[in-house]
Amino acid sequence: MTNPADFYTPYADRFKLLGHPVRLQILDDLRRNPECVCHLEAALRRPQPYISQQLRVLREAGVVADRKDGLNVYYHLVDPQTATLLNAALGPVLPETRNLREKLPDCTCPKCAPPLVAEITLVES
Amino acid sequence: MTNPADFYTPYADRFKLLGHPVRLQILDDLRRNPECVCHLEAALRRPQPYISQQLRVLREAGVVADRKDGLNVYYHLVDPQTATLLNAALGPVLPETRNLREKLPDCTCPKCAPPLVAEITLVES
DNA sequence: TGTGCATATTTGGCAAATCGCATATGATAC
DNA sequence: GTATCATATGCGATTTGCCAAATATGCACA
Repeated sequence: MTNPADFYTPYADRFKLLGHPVRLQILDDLRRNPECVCHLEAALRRPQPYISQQLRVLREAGVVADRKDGLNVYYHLVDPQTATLLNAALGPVLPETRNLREKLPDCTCPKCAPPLVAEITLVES
Repeated sequence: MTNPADFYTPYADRFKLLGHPVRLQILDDLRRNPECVCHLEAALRRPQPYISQQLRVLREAGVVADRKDGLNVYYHLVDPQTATLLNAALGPVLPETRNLREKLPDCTCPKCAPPLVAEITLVES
């Protein structure tokens, strides 16, 4: 006999996924813009393996997906139901923050780092 | 120095609260109608101490409140933000199920039990 | 004052989540 | 090939959550 609460388990699982401050912040970032791991690492100030672990949890739950671009891996939000919950909890994304990629000094990805310019220092020979 | 994710902790805590099938079902019941513990016990088919424990978690989080009425204790939803999340996840309450108290055969509270009528059986003496 | 009823709390064992750290993978540049 | 860079995975220790069972509280009524 199936348990009456089984109906609620998938919903509870999604809530549980959001019930973690780091994952929640990652999702709040990703709903504005796809981001690479190094960007999240810099924004959250957590070690890279830890970010990667949480991204795996989100990926295996089908909430985010990744796309390689050169050396970097960009994650983006794919689950509309999760976006709905984020809107309900955190409010809708402010239009002026959507697709706005802030430059993080600790992020080295090509979309963050300013293009390199030659820097020549003259010294006495 | 405060952690950047601290901003998200209160939101994550609320999600965590909903991230449990039994608590979620309790809240889904309570958003329709205040219910006594015995009613939830019968609806969820779980032992009474277990229901009471989950109610305590919800109560201490400020999501539900209780009101005594005679021998029974009725719980009701008090947090509008939680109601918003329930709507976003489970959909709005169908109007025809609001304030509809189903009679549960295992619930003995006065609002559930049909009023007693005399039942007289004649037997041969 | 005792007895019964509805609900609450405590305790404890076990499973799962969390998170730090070491290391592996896989692609690119040299 | 080797080195390097971004990211992923594995492992272990600690913490937290879950749930069952026993017991406690508190109130109403006789």
